[in-house]
Amino acid sequence: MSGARKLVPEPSIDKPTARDRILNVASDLFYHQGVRAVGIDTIIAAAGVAKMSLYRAFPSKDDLVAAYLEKRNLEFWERWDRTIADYPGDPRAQLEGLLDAITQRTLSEAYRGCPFLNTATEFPGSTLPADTVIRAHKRVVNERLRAMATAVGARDPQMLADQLQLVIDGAYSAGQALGVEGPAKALASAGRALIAAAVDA
Amino acid sequence: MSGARKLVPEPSIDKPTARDRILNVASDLFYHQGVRAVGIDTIIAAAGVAKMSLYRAFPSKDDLVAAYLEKRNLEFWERWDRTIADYPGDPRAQLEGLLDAITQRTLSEAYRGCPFLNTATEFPGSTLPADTVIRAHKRVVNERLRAMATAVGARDPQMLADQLQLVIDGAYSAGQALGVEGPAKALASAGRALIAAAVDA
DNA sequence: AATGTGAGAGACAGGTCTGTATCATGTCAA
DNA sequence: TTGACATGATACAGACCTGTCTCTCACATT
Repeated sequence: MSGARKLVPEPSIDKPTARDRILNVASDLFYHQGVRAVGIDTIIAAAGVAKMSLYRAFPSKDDLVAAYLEKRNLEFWERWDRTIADYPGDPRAQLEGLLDAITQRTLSEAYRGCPFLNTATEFPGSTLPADTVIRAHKRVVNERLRAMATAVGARDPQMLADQLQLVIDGAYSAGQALGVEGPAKALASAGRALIAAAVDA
Repeated sequence: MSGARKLVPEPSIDKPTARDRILNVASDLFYHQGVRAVGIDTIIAAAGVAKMSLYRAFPSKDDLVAAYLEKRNLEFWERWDRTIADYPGDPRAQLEGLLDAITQRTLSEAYRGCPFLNTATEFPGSTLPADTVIRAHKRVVNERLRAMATAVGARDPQMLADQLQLVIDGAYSAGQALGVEGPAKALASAGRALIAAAVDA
């Protein structure tokens, strides 16, 4: 089995490998300053890493961007699952809990918007590896929302899912561009009103 | 009065000046490909203009970007006013007409999102001249929405304005990133549900 | 001790970007 | 005709970007 470690370097307990440091630093910088604004040199300097270490781990910057988004995707679903785990067996409370958690996040200091929407904005109409990650992420969000909309008894679960995704994406954008002053704080009330309208008679 | 033409070159009926061609081309390219993705050389080539003509009209690219957003801002309010003029004296129909018009726009082929949010995303946390235009635009949208929310008799006009701005910005983002398949098509129904919840007993 | 490997340091190539400087041209008016 | 003015064409400077190449070192396993 020792050979397997060479083929697939799994997350080890040892001190973080160069690849991990690069990805962590890139995730921070890409998210807070934008992908186009952050160059390779900035990343390797912040990670304390040689340039060749980056290009050995990631064939190109595009691949590093895709890895960044995959990492963000994982973290997103960890937060999601942690939130709904707080309300077992109560789909409506789960939905509202998600809305509250997202609201809080979008109003926090360092919030810089949805990394997927942001990257899509930075590379419009592209066919980069990142694009696949972005579309897959948004599709799964829609599916999960639709499943929850069904669980709460919405008359038209697909429509409620679309509506909720709309206010959530709106909160992402508004939180980023306008901060606490902006309309992002209305996410929780808007979501609740949409759920109520879709469920109650 | 002939001296005034030299000081302030007003929009003339003559053949478009170099400045106009530059701004029109820049508006198209910046919007569809992104500000960072479009260089000065691309703009002057597409406008059929000398580089010095650009820098004579705009001190720097940052100023050109600000002018681009100011142009988009003007066009935005022209569309807005044209839409609400279709329903004189009926604020609720005006609001719903706006939602429908925006929906249609976000689902059109060439739609590439909100130019203000997009530019804010491309230059996070900046203090560029463009930033002033962006924040002013979103603030005025919120004010106009609040006035209309008051007119339709919302119990909490500020909250309804925030909620509507949220779904609108969400439709902008979703229309851009996901296209017709995405949730942007739910804008009209979401907006109507929010208005109804805010107005009706 | 020997060997293999992950990784740091730094130079370099080729391209693109913004912004400047210089010179030529075309047009309109006095 | 002469002069003013807007504009075109082009070269250039200096910075930055991605990606490659080479040399070196530290360490771990055998």
